[in-house]
Amino acid sequence: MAQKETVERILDAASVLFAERGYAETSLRTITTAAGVNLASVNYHFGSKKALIQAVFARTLDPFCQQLSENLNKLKGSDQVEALFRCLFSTLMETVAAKPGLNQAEQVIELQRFMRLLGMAYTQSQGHLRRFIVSQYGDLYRRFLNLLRDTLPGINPVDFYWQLYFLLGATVFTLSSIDSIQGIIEDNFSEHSGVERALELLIPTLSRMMQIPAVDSSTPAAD
Amino acid sequence: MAQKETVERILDAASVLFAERGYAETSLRTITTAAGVNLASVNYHFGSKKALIQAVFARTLDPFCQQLSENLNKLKGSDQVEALFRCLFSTLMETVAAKPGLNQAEQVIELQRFMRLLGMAYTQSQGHLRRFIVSQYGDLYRRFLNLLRDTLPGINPVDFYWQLYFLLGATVFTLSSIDSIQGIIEDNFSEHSGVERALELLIPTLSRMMQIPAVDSSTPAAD
DNA sequence: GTCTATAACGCGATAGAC
DNA sequence: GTCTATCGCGTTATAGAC
Repeated sequence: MAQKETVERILDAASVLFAERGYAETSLRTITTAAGVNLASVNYHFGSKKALIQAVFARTLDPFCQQLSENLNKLKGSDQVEALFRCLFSTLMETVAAKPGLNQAEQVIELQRFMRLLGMAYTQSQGHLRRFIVSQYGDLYRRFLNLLRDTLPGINPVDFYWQLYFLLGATVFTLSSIDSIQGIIEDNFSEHSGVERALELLIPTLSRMMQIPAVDSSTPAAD
Repeated sequence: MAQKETVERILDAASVLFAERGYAETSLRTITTAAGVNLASVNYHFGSKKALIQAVFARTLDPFCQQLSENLNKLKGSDQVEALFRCLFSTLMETVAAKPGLNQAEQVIELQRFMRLLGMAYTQSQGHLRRFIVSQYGDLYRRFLNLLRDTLPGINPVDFYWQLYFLLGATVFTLSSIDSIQGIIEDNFSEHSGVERALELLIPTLSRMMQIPAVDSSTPAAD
C-alpha cells in the first residue's frame, strides 16, 4: 500500500517545492526525487508539468471553494463587511490550514504555502494556470464580490474595484510571508505573534480600507 | 553611434522581459534577440545573468533612492502619515515614471514594470537579488520606516509591523497590475481611471489602514 | 504501474577569429 | 567590442524492458 499513493506523494512534494521556489524554478527531477518516486511518473500520472501545477491547485481550491459556498449560504441576510471577511478567512483556516494532525505552527505553514501558490499564479507567467482558475472558480469569485459590494451601498463602483485590489494585495502578500514577518517581529521584540493575531488585525484593517470617507470632488461620479 | 549603446539596449530589453515573464523564465537568448545584440554580449558586459538582473534594478533604484532621500530631508518636521506616503509616491512618479518623452500611458507602463520587478524580487527565489537590495538600499528603507513610526506615536510596535506588510502588499500588488485593473474598469464601466486616480485613492487608504482604532481587549499587551 | 535509458531540446557561459 | 561556434549541463518528455 506504500505504492498506490504515488500520486499523493507527487502532489505533496510539488506543492511544497512550487511554493518555495516558484513553478519555473522547480524541475520534475527535484519533485520526483523529493517524493521518492520515479522521474517518469509525473508524466505518466498527470501528463505534463502544467497539468501537475493545475492538479496541485485543484486539490486545495476545490474543498475551499465548496466550503466557502456553503458558508456564504449560512451568512445570507447579514450585511457586515467584517462578517464577510471573517467568513472568508475562517473558511480558509478550516479547509486549508486545519488539516487533521497538524499543530498550529504546521497549520501556518500550510496556509502560507497556499497563499504563495496563489500569489505566484498571478506573479509568474503561468497563463494556463490563471485561465484554469478563472474557468473553474470564477463564478464563486463573482458571487463573493457581489456580496461584498452589497454591504457597501454608497460606494463608487470604480473606487470599489481599486479598493478590492488594495485588499487582495494586502492579504496575499501578508499571508504569503507570514513566517518571515513573524521572524522579524520575534527578533525585534522577543514577542510571539501568531496568525490569529495577524488575522484579527487584518480583518478590521480590510474593513477600514473599504470604507470610503467622502467623495472626492475632482472626479464626478458616472450616472 | 548606434553601437556604443549596447549596454543600454540590453538593460532596456531585459527590464521589459523580466517584468513580463519573471527572471527564471527569461533566457539570455530572448533578451539579446529582443535587444538586437549578440548572445555573448551579456556575459561580456555584465559578467553573468545575475549581475544583469542586479544592474536592471540599480538603474531604477539608484536615482529613486537618491531623490527620496533628498525629498525626505525637505519634509523634516512634518508629522503627517499622508505626507510621508505622498512623498514616497511622488518620488516614485518623478524618478521612475516621468522619464523625458513619455506620454502618460507610457509612464504607467514604466511604473508598473518597476513594481513588478520589485515584487518578483521577493516572490521568486532570487536570493542574490534580495541580498543586493538590502545591502544597497537598506539604510534608506529603515530611515523611512522610522519616520513613519514617528507619525503614529501611540501605535503598538508589533501591530505596526503587521500593518506595514498589509500596506506593502496593497501597494506593490496594485501598482504591478495597474493596467489590467484599468482594463477591467474600462470594460465594466466605460470609464477611464488613471494612475493618478489610483494613487489619490491609495494614499488615504494606506493612511486609514495605519490608524489602529483601539486596543482590542482580548489580547493583553506584552510588558 | 514502475523502472532505466535516452531522445530532443534550451540553457548559461566561453573560446577564439575578426 | 562583436561575432560564430560550441561546450557542458539540466530540462521535459518518451520508448521500451520488466
